[in-house]
Amino acid sequence: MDFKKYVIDNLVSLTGLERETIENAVEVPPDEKMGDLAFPCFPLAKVMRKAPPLIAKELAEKFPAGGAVAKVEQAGGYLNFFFDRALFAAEVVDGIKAAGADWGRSDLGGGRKVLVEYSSPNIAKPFHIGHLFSTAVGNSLARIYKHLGYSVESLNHLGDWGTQFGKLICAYKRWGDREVIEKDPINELLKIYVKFHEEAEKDPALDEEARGYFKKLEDGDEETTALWKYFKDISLVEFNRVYDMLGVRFDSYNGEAFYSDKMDEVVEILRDKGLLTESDGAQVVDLSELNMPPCIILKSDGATIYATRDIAAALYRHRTYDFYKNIYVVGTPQALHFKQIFAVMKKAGWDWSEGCEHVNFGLVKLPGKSMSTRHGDVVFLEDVLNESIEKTKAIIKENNPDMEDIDEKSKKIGIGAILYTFLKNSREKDIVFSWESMLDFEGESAPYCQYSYARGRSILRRAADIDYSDADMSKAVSDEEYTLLKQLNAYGDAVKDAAERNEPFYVNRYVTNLAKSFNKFYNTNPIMKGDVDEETKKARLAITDAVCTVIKSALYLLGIETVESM
RNA sequence: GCGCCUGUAGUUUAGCCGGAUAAAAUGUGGGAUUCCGAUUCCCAAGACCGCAGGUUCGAAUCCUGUCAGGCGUACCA
Repeated sequence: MDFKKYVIDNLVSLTGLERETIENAVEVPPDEKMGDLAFPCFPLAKVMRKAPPLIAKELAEKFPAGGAVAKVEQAGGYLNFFFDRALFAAEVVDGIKAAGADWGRSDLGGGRKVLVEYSSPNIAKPFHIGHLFSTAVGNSLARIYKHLGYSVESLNHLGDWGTQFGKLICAYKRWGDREVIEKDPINELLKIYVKFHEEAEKDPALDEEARGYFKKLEDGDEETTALWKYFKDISLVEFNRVYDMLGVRFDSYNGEAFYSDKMDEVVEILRDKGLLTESDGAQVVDLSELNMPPCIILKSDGATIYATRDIAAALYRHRTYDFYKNIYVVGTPQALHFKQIFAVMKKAGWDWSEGCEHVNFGLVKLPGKSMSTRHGDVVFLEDVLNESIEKTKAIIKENNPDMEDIDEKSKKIGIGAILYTFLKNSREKDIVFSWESMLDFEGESAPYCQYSYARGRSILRRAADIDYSDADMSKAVSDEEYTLLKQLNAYGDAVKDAAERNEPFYVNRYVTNLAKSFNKFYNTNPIMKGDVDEETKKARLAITDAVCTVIKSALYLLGIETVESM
């Protein structure tokens, strides 16, 4: 039985209002004591020409007694509904038991294709803490869309093309030493890259030389191509090590280079449609009517630019996947760039470009400065993850010296803690990096949720020989139990909200609140201890089981793993 | 200069398609556990929601102005 639907159905027949009006008006009261659902009667005042409290009072009297709704109350201009707790509890617990990890899943997506482009690090540069924002958000969104029945492709749009490679090749030719690089690839490449920028400031001719190398690369010169390939290979080894730690997988690693031979067509199409104009020697699409700077398609030297590549990529993706949504999880600083290329695609008459969406996020800053690869001001992601794992290990050893599989557990908990901090607030907020806050496991954190799960599992292990599959849920109607059950029921809504706004933090907040309610529940409602009667014990075990299922599922959507004990 | 975003308890944030006492965490001060594992739970203090106007029965939420900060503003990505 759908409790909300039951309330709405009755309100529709009682008031004679449009179903949609009622659906939009019905809300969850700010305080549980006020009820489970509320109907504000204010909008009815004008139509019915009566004071809201009076309307509420009349409706309360007319509302059918019994069934899913145990009690209806008038409170000021509000009509408050209280569900039948036992009925509700049985409904939720049975639902979760039947659905398992699929609880909260829906067919909203109907198999439609959603592309999520995320992570997208630059080859030959360190995978730093800033990249985790895109990686964590993108990975989570991919899982959330899957949960909602979409067919998802995870795309890693590697930064493996562009003038920067001219710079790197130039730097390598001058100061590179293959043997040194083999030992610590990314660090050494970063060193010569930083040196390049330092030297280029003194000698601008270096920039010219770098552009020359990139031109050679674009023209397919053998030696430079071999170098480029070498940089890419050693970089991917490093990146994959981090992705393995994070449990992140991609369906495609087609980066910018992949689209390098697909840009001519884009240029031709835009030219044919009469969209290209010359400006200061460059070929651009004028966007002044949209109050935007022009979008450069070909630089004055005839070379392509990232806008060209992104448009080529979008066209390729449309042809390859016929996507419903094409999501770019890329930082806010590139907001204008995406607005521009989306505008160009629209002008080109590509209706499908409506499905393109830039999901932006804030900056990860170092205290007092921005992170800058050029200046070498970076914090390596791998270092942060390892530090977090070490800290977790120390905590476990202190609390529980005999714990098994400490290494594996520390990894899941330590990495979960880092992921959590990137997924706990709305995306657009900047994150100021500090070891202290990054390694803070107190309060709202992944370890808090993981601990709740582990405790729940521990209790279930103790109850291994009890069959609670036929639990009488009318034994589980305390406030704590009821609160918990309502939250379990709301899982699907949290996932939908997260997808609707492309904000994983809705799931994060959901699972944290669920864990909190569970902690309170088992602190106030004994399960396996004391003289709890058998029927109550079964009902509480059934709830505990359901909670564990949902915590695990929700954490999975965030890319965070669970442990059976910690 | 112009565009976009942000400004809510000491700190980090939620709430922002208007509604019932502005919600959490952390920090601070107190308390619970003869322990289903204390990485737990409970209580308290703490906010003129940047500022000023306006719309409305009602504004943290919408509009206007203003101040502060961030990002962007054509041949890097």
